[in-house]
Amino acid sequence: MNKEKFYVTTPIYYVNGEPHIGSAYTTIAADVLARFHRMKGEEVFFLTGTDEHGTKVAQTAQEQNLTPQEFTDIISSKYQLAWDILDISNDDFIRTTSQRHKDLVKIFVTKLKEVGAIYEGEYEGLYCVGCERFLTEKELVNGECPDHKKKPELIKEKNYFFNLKKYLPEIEEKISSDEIRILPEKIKKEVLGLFKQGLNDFSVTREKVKWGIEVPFDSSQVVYVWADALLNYITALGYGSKDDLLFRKFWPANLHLMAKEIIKFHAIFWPAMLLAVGEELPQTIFAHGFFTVDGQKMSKSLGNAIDPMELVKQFGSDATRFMLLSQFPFGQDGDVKVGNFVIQYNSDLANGVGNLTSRVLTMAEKYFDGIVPEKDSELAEPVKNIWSEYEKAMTSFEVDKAIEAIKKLNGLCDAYVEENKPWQLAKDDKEKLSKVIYNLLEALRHLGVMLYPIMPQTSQKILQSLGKGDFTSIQLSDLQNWGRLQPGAKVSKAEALFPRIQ
RNA sequence: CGCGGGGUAGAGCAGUUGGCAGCUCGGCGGGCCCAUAACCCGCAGGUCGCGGGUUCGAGUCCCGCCCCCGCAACCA
Repeated sequence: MNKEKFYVTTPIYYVNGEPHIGSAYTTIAADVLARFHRMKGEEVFFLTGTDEHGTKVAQTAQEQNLTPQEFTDIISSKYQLAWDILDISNDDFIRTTSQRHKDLVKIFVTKLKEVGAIYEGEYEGLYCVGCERFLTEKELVNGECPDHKKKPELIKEKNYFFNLKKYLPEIEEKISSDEIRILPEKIKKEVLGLFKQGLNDFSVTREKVKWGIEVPFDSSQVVYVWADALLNYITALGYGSKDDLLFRKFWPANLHLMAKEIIKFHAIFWPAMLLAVGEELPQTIFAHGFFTVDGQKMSKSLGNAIDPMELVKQFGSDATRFMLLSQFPFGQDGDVKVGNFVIQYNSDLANGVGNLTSRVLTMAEKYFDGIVPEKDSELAEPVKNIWSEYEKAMTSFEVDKAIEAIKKLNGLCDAYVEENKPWQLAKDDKEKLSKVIYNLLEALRHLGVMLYPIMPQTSQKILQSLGKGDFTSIQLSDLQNWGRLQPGAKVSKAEALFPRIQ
C-alpha cells in the first residue's frame, strides 16, 4: 500500500526585505500543516526559500557596497535563521541563486521555447533611469518614481513573451470545476473575475535586468521574475534533472500556501506554464489574508510593523506560533491589537494549557505519587468528538478552528476538575479519585498530541511529563486511541510551561 | 454601471443549506481552593450599516442607498 504524500510550499520570499510578520505567518501555517500530515503518517515534503534576483536586489546590494550574491547570502541566511528560531520543519530551502535552481530554470525555459509557448516580442513600460528598472503604475506616486522624484520614461525593449492567452480557457475551466482548487471561496471568485476582465501574455525574460539567470538561447536576456520564482516549486524537487526522484514522488503540489497578493501568479500564470510543458497542475492553492495592526495597514513608514523575532524574544517560539495563528480565521484578513498579545498569552497559554498541565500533574503526584492509576474511560467519548473536530479543521486548512478544538479540550478538563473536586474525593472516595485522575492524565496526553503541529516544544514537554516523550514515529490513529497511558507509569511535574507575564 | 470582500455586544471576531443572535477578551456577581492570584458557574450588554421587498419566519434570500477595504493586465 502506498503511503499518502503531501507536498506543501510557501512562496519564496523576496530578499529585498527581512523576514516580517507576514512571511512568518505563512511559513508557520505551512509548518503546522506539514507537521499535522507527518503526524498522520503521510510522507511530507515542505518547501520554502528565497527569491533573490531582480534589479531591486542588485541595487540594494550596491548601496551597501556588496555584490548581489554577498547581499543575498546575508538576507537569505536571515530567513533561514528566523525559520530555525520558529521551529519551522521545512525539508528543503530553495534559493533562486543556487546552481541547481539556475540549471533547471534554463532547462524549463528552453522547453517552453521548444513547445512554442514563448515568442519574441516588445515590452513597453515605464522605466526609471535612477532605479534602472521598469516600474508599475502602482509604484508611482503622482506619476513619479517615489525614490527619484522623476517621471519615468516610456521605453521599449525586446522580450520573450509567454503565450498565456492560449491556456486561459483551459485554466478557467479547471478552476471553476475545482480541478485546481482555489481557497478560500472568495479568492476563487476574485480569480475567476480576472478571466472576465481579460489577461495578457507576460514577459518571461528581460533585457535591462542584469541580476538574473541568463536565457540559454539568447544571451541578451535574463529570465524574469515569475518564470524564475514560480519554478522553485519544481526545481527544488529536481525537475528535469537526472535525479528527479523527488519530483516524480511529490509533484503535483498538494498545497501552495501564500498571502493573497500573489494569487494571480499562482492561480493563473503558474498552471499555464505547467500546462505548456505538459506537467501536472497543483491541487490546491490557498491564499490567506493580511494583518492590519490596530486597524492600520502594516508598513515600515508607519513604524507599526511587528517583528516576529521580537515576539519570540518576549513570548518564545511556541507562543508566537500559537498567537499568530489564533488571531483570526485562517484565510481572512484580521486586525491585530499589539496589546492583545500579552492578554492572549496569559489567558490561553498561561491560564489555559499551562495551568491545566500544572494542576493535573500536581494532583497526580500529590494523590498517587506520580503513578498512573487504573484505566477509566469517562472522558473517552467527548475527547473523541473533539478529535474529529480537530482533524476536520486541519484537513480543510482551518488552523484557527483546530486551535478552537484544543481550547475546548482544555476547557472540558478544567470543568471536569471542578465537577469532581478531586481534593474532596481524596478524603472520602479514593476509588473515584483514581478514575478522575486517570481521565485527566489521559486527556492531557491527548491535548499534548493535538498541540504538536502548532506548538511542538510544548507538546513535547507535556508528553515527556507523562513519560510519553517520543511519539513522532507513532501514527496519529494510534495516538488518538483512548487508554494509551499505561497504569503504573510514572508522571512528573516539570517547570511552568507558560509563566504569566505581568 | 471594472472585479471582489466587508459593515453583528465596550474590543476583536463566528454565524454551513432562512427557524428563539454566538465565541474570546474585558465588566459585574457568586463558587472553589488541586493549580501559574490560575479554575468553574451565573449576569449585564446588540435597532445584526440604512431603507424597502419575498416569507408563517431573514443577520442569513431579492432590490436600492451609505461607508470601509483589497485587486485593476507583467510588483516579490
